[in-house]
Amino acid sequence: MAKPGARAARARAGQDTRARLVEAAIETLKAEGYAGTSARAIARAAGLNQALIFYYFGNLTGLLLAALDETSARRLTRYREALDGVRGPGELLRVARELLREDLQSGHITVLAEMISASSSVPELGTEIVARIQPWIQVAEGAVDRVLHGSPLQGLLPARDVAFAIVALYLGVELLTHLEGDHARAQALFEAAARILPLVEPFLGPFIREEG
Amino acid sequence: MAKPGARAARARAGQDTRARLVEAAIETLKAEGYAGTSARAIARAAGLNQALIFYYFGNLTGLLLAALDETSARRLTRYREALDGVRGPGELLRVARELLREDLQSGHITVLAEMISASSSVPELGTEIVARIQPWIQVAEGAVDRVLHGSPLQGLLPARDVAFAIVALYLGVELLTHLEGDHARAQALFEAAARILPLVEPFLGPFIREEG
DNA sequence: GTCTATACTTGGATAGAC
DNA sequence: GTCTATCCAAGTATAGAC
Repeated sequence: MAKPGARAARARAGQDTRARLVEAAIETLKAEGYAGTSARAIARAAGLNQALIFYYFGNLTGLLLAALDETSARRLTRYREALDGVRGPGELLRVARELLREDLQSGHITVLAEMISASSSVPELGTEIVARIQPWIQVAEGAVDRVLHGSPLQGLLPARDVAFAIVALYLGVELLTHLEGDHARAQALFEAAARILPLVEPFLGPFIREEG
Repeated sequence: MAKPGARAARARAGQDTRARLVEAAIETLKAEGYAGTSARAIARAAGLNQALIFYYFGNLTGLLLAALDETSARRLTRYREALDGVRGPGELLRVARELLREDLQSGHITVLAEMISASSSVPELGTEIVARIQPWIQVAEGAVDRVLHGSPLQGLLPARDVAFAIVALYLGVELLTHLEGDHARAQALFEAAARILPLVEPFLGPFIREEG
């Protein structure tokens, strides 16, 4: 036990390096897409040596999955917190709009979309990505469940299917928005939804008119 | 003009080779995704030499865009034909369901989705892909327009925004379906939509009850 | 734990024979 | 018009010094 704390210091440095690599991987995925996210590109963004990726994560795929886990966990926390306080369909719409706006701006869905489409080419990625999508469908399902609860639509619209559709829609909107570079189109969708909400409200649950 | 037709024969052979490369590129994109679609992989699928890709298309991107054009043109024809005969929302739903089923099975949207997500990494691809998406949004817009025409929703729901959402949804469903390998989930969406259609019909246009 | 150096592989693209 | 052979760049991954 001479030099107490030296081992701990090294461990701390290791954790820090690890985190910097994950962060750099996230940023590179956002900026360059999957094909542009090479070990070299990530190391450059992190200001670290390329070999460290293999030291910490075994291979590039390991780091990429860790990056997806990290950004996914952050966003899931934010989603759960924001959706928890929702008290009706109108508010749900406003919250969902704000969340998507954040995602498009921060690039979170970009990371997800890039990994999903990459899994077409990298077989080993498939099951890993599938597992990482499930929590997202569940979060959406929970929100849908709350708004549909007690409404005449409840029996007609399985929350699980609607949740699947919502996640799919978010993914597609991200792909197209990123491509066209026009964030306004996504926002226009929410404006349209807000305009028809009054017509749909009679079919919705006990939350009706909660917001005057 | 000795050996009449020899030049024409060569030209025919050239056209044939060109077409075989395009077809092989489409198949490889479907089966292997963008990252797996190398010049060598395409040539192998076509049973042709790798150098021919550069002879006919200049570079790999050229061939990939030609492949997207080809499969897109085929599907657009099919979409226009199928949507042309649609006489109401119920029928639209059935036709849209059948079209999506075909797309998922044939892999057409796969090609589109792969090219879209690849354009994140390949800057030169961006504007080319944007241009190739527009006809799809227009086809969707036309169909939406026809169903909304004369209905109270017409002023509330801009057809252009709804069309954008539909294309985004199709893209997202393709990504998730391809990932999870479960075609039934997409079909369940249409079943849910069909169940709530009676509730929505009063808000729709002059097509109401055409299939009573 | 981090670096340099390098082995090995794959892939885009071209030259030149046929 | 099609092929073989090859060049070159970029990427993953590892060995070994520090």
